[in-house]
Amino acid sequence: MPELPEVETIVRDLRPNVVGRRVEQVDLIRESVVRFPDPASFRSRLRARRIASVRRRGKFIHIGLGGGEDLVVHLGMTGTLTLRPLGDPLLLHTHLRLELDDGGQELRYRDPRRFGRVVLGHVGELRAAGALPRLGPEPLAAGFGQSSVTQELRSSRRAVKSVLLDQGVVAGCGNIYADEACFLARVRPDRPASGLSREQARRLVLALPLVMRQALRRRGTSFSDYRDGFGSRGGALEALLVYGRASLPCVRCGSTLQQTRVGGRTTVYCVGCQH
DNA sequence: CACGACACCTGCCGGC
DNA sequence: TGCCGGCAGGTGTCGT
Repeated sequence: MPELPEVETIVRDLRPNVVGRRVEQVDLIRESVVRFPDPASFRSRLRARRIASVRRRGKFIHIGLGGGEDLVVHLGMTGTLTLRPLGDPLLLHTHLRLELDDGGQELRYRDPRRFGRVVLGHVGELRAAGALPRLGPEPLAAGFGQSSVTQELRSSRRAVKSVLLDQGVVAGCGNIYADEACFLARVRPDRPASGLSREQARRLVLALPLVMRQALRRRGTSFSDYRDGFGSRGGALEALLVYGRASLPCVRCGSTLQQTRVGGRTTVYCVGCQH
């Protein structure tokens, strides 16, 4: 569910509210959501720690605990990480609660489908344990246009969209914004990436930060599950140009938008103006 | 290496 | 009303 703009919205919501606070109580309700380390170590390594930072890398949320240790959360398809008043009634599928000092609030991790996960440790330790994958460049970073992505695209025989969804190529791109970026760049998502002209590859690399910044301004796209750091919906759904609009007219050329499957993922594009 | 199929889960929606 | 299939913003593994 949450792609880069949704995760970034959550990080920005949480940061000013949790940095500097201490974790008073760890309530791990469903132990299986913690993939590293074991539940007992997880609880003891987290209790009484002070939160030093909240950052995003791709779709991962890193909550810095000082001493180089991070609590890392991935939201999968349906995960939410929200700040609630202490003792607020629990929603079903809440798996982890962190009671914070000073302010009467707790941080809650909820995930109905449980495709998400939580890990705790030094980044090096987590990578060695296979709990964190290597990620490609950040679309919102200053040098993204000059990054490896253009070359990666033009040297892969996979479908354009499959390359965009590869987190090792572009960190944080998911199904919605891959379709939106292809539309903006006027590139068919199902064509082999290696056949792209320099111009088309350049347009794609330009489009990714554009669609993501626009969604970020609207605080993310809420279909059903996505919620920001305070539990509210995002407003970017209304701004989507192709995703979720199959069989409606293209806003650019009026052709009927087509729905297909690329790499097993639902894909919407315009046959009239994406080539 | 690359790709499809499938697995992991729950909820929701539409059709019968 | 109720059951059933299909589908969903993600990713990891396994077999071809």
